Amino acid sequence: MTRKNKNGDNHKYELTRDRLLDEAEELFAQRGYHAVSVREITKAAESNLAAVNYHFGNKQNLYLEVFRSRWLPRASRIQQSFRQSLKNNGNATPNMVVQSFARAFLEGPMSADERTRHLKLISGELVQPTEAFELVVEQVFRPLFGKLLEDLQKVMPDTIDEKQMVLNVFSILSMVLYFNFARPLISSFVGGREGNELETRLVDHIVQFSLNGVGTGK
Amino acid sequence: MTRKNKNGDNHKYELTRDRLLDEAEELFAQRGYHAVSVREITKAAESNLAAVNYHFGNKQNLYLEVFRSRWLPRASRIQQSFRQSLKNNGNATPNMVVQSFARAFLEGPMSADERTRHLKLISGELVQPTEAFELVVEQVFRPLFGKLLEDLQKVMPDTIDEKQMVLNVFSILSMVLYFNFARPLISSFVGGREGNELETRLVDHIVQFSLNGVGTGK
DNA sequence: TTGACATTTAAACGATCGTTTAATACGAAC
DNA sequence: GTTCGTATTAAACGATCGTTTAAATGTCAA
Repeated sequence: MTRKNKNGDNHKYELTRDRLLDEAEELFAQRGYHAVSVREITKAAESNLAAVNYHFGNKQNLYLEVFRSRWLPRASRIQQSFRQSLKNNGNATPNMVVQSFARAFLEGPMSADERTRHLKLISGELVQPTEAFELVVEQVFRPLFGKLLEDLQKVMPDTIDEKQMVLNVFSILSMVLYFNFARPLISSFVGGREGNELETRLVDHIVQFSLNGVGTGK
Repeated sequence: MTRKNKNGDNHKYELTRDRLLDEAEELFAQRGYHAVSVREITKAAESNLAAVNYHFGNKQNLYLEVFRSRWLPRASRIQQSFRQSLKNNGNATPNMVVQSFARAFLEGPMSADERTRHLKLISGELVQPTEAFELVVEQVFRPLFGKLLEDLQKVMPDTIDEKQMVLNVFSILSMVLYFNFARPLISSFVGGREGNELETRLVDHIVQFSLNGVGTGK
């Protein structure tokens, strides 16, 4: 049930099932579904090879469960962060909506590592979609877009096309995703300064570029 | 050497080596390196299983050769298309540079299928980089950025930061890549109309969003 | 026609894959 | 202490993986 207490590991008392989900998510995010073996996952989780099949049936279902019990809740937290940010700033302007949306993904309620994991998983699904992609589209993307368009329609001049707005939102998402996995490349061009200085600059850029992009910039 | 003429296939007389590169590129682009087996590639190319190892040494080197002899030349054609477009429109403005750059990727000198293949391959490398990524960075990305910044510096007011401009270019690239593999998803939101109507709309959107984004839009 | 070299072929190699099995260990309930 | 359901373990399964081998075939100049 719990990991053998043979060392001072920080998740010593986590259930095997949870350790498998944690390690699987990290490995799948880093290298993709097919490049990671069940043996590697169970070894990282310090559990037996058969544990994956016992707790999840098979490898594919473990991958799906990572999305169900790890990715989806995190997506919910991002959305909550977005809506909270909107509420805090009383009178919503188009700029506020766009800015809150972008910042929720870039500075949301999670660590940098967790955000990287989160975005790498969905990036992999975008490039090589599996069953998990439908899950994400139906449970996250579609509801999110519904609400988002609602918000924007309230504060945007009604001369703006709804379909135009969908494309705007996708453009913002594209930058969030792209800059996440292209960060090493970007820093090799822009010059990687110390700490999170580049990080801050990227966030500012994406927000400003998005605001200009949707035509409501300063 | 040439394919057995047992049917009317359109590349009946292509060399085995070339057929392997063609089919490998298509399969790698569709499903990624690890999800495609050597047996599948050689079967698609109607050649023997050992052909990959005979002509390329091993699977990994076939993958690299796809980038060397297929991807890189195509990237060159895109750049030529970009520079030709700039030349044709005499007096370069910031808008012209941005617009030509975006359109070179979206409506460049290749078929829609070829463009999809091209962008899916590089997307895969961005999400899960291999040795091929260094190849692309050194031989395409770095020279491209050098020239591009040169061009932009000539026509942009020098109040614009160079590093700022790098981020702008990355933003444009992010949309080009993202909209390519997210097109099915987007059309399910925007509504997939007949033929290339969506295509045209996407191109217009990206160009306009980019122009606004860099702060020179109409 | 012959000899030399390039290519293709069928078969097999060892390694690793995801999955299954059957035995064992464990803990709570009685 | 015995029983029962849950969890873990070591070992093995068949399938498929990338790669290698050695023989067969094709090509073409001498």
